[in-house]
Amino acid sequence: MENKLFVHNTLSRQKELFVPINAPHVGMYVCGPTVYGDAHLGHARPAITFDLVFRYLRHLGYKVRYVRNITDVGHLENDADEGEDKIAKKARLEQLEPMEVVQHFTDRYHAALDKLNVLKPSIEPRASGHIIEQIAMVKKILNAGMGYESQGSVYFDVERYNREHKYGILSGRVIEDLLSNTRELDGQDEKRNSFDFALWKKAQPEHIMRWPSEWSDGFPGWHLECSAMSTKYLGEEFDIHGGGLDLLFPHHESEIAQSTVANHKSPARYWLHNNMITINGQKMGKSLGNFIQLDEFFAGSHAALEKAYSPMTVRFFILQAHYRSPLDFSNEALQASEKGFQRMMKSIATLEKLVPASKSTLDIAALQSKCYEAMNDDLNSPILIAHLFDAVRIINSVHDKKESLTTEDIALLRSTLHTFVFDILGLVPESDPQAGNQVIANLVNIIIDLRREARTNKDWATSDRLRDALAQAGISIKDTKDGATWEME
RNA sequence: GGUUUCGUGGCCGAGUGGCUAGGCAGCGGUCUGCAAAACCGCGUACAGCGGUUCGAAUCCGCUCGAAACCUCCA
Repeated sequence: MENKLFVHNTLSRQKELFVPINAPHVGMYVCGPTVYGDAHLGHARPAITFDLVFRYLRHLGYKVRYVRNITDVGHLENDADEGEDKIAKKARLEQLEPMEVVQHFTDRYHAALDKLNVLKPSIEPRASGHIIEQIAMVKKILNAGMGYESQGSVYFDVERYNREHKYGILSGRVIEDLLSNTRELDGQDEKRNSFDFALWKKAQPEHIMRWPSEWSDGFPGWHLECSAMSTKYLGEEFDIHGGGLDLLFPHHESEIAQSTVANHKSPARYWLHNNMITINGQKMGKSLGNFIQLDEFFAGSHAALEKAYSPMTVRFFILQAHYRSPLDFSNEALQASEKGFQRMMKSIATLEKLVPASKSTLDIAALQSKCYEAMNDDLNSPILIAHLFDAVRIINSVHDKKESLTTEDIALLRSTLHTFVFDILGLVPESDPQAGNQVIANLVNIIIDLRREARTNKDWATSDRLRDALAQAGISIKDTKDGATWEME
């Protein structure tokens, strides 16, 4: 099948045909989390967005090397007293080794993403494991005359860079505008210009995490790790760089500048950015108190949550919006997604029970190509899901004998659904683990059998009593022409 | 203030010059002893005001409102 995948490239702000540099290989780098706290809803969006990209590229037959980093050093805490390393701060607070904190939250992050059925990247490098590469990159930039040392720290000379290249090609920032924005920041006086960014930062005495370098004992600058690690594992020029929209500036802009100086190339061909999640129209943030961790979603243990929402509900909810649109969280929206997801899963189960006919009354092949069209149009998962709900109606109608499909069309419908729902969207059925318990199944079947006898005798009182009692026990009964079916709530 | 976006029916959310997604909720119907499920039908929504056009939710301008970034943050 010939596929023409178009993706929205932030560099051009347009949808562009995706052409890999070295097909069938594709290199993709995505900015991962800073592991100093538990994963929250905001972490889920890029993880799921680029999981979708990863899955679809693989489905199209590309061999993808997906690199997603773990940031475990170097980010400065603005609200901290003197801008100490974020992880060092947390570590001192809890009397733990910094790497112990990193390990803990990395494990928690992985556990949450596993629940969301996010595939593991091909490589998950840590910033702290690539200090040598980062120091080498600082040297390259210094040798090119685009950096300067100041009191043990090294800064990137944005103004000089802007003269030879252009700073702001990704974000649309103009250096003159940036000049007018001055603010108080740690180390400001060390810099030639406020918009210069650190390549190497001298550690203050309270910093626990530090590495030796020719400039000072310190740690690499904010943006360097991604440039160093993407170069190391994907080369000087690779296909896709992804991340949250909040990272567009200054992080990704600075990555481009660093790589352009060090490697004489703009690092990535296609820049993809997922939009943010808001809560009741408001930004999610610690200071606003609407910061919901993923585990709190799964357990329903947050004041803003009316109930628990399963990982697949959260995943489906996120996929029901296009990745470039802001997504507003609310209980009502989550519950709508939950029901829709369950209806979809139920009909996929029904698909296995369809009886073929000699003639098809519906065009399944057309449905399949619509699904591809949706994905090829900048990974439009909400449109894809709309088509999949058409498939849901088809399945249920055929099951109700209102439409008919041939054996071949049923097989095509089945493979289409399995491909798009399970493989590409990465959804998995979430049946209650106890539903598979044979003892429960046997007991329920005994009760249903008793109820069937009562119904044969038109003893509706007993019939309803059994149904109500089972409902109380968490088992719902549905009468069909072919007898009763049951499921665990 | 600057940069970048957005404002769609009760809620969420696609679309982006004519053919008016989808989910959830609601209403009516079919089926059923009843219920549930499923299916069928129903909402004529595009912030406001102008303009361009045969025709605009979709393009342009203005107004109002919102968000992200500019500062650690997905």
